[in-house]
Amino acid sequence: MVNKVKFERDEVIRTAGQLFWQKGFNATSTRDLQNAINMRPGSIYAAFGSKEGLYCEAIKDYALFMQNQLLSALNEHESILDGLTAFVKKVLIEDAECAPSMLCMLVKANNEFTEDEPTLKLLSNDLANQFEAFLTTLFEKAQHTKELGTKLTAVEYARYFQIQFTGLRSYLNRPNTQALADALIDQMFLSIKQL
Amino acid sequence: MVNKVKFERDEVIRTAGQLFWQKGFNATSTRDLQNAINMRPGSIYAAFGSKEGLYCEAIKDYALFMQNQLLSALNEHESILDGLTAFVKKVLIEDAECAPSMLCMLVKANNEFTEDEPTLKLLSNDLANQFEAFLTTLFEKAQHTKELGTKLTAVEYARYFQIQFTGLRSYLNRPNTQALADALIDQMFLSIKQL
DNA sequence: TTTGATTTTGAGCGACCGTTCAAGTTAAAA
DNA sequence: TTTTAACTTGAACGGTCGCTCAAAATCAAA
Repeated sequence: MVNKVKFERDEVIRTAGQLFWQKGFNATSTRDLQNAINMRPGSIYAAFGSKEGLYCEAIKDYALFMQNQLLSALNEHESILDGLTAFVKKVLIEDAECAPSMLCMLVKANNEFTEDEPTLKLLSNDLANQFEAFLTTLFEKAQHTKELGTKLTAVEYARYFQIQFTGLRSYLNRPNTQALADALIDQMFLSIKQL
Repeated sequence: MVNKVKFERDEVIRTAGQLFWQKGFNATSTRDLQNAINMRPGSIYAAFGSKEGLYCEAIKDYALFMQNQLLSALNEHESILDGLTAFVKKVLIEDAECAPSMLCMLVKANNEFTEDEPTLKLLSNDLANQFEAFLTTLFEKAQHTKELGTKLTAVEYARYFQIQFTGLRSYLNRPNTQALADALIDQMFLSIKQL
């Protein structure tokens, strides 16, 4: 090798991801990206192939980041439900102050893409399904440790959690709702426990 | 007046609305609209001023249509909660077969628009708040008739309903989830009643 | 110090965007 | 039948889009 790349790949992906997360895929222009990540078209296309390629890396990075957030919240709590609660509060209260959107980037992706963008539609769906599968194993564990009843199957709990979480984030995306976050999260877990 | 317009305004707004609902505002081009509503640019701009103007009419029409759907479901049931259940099933099961998206058009709008489109952001938010206000009066009535307890205030019930409804629609937007709709709706109202 | 593969730069391509407007068409009024 | 204001048409404008590529810059190896 006679010349090394001058940019930090992970950092570029994260910065681009923030922009994509905020504005959506279609509303983010390649000029926006050029400014945000301080790279010229040639370099971007050499490194990522296309705007779509960069977006794919960014959304995969987002999913990985979320999973790590959840894992570290679980590590800090004995109880799985406590860990999940801490995770939700971290994402919706602490991180929310500087996050580009209250909405989950995967959900935003699923909302934006139609059959016109089959690759991105498939990818965002895959990542959401992976997250659901991970949640399912969590609720299985919670049922084994008797934290949670067996009225619902683990996958049903996982579905219910996602519905609540997504609905809540969508509501908190409205202006002047941030003050309600804490109480609504408690209400969410109350309703999960007493299902 | 020496010459009348040749298009049916309401029908044009509804058709355009279906396209906007499906693809979002930014991803719907004026050429898409021209084809869908069979009008040439000059006529569209004479009638609606701009793409944004047509979108405003379309989203207001959507909100009105939803309110009418809810009102007619309420008329067909003694109980308010039964009426709400029928409304949700109508929207998520019956209408879903030919609707352009599982998601609420207002929610999609709120998700898409940033500070770059302040007019549309404000409008979609206004319409969502109006719907919340209407829901609140419904839950007040339900509390007066003892259908519902007073553990939560009416506006808290309205918020919870919207969170559930939005979260559910987002989940049902994923592929191969339609079969789950009926059970998840029952679960939703169960959790509202036992809050 | 020279070489040369690799990376970066940025002008610019063709396509499509939202929108305009002069010209053509229409039909009620004169 | 002629007039004329309202409506429709569609070519085309300036701007932005995603993306390309020839030229310049870079730096490890020779």
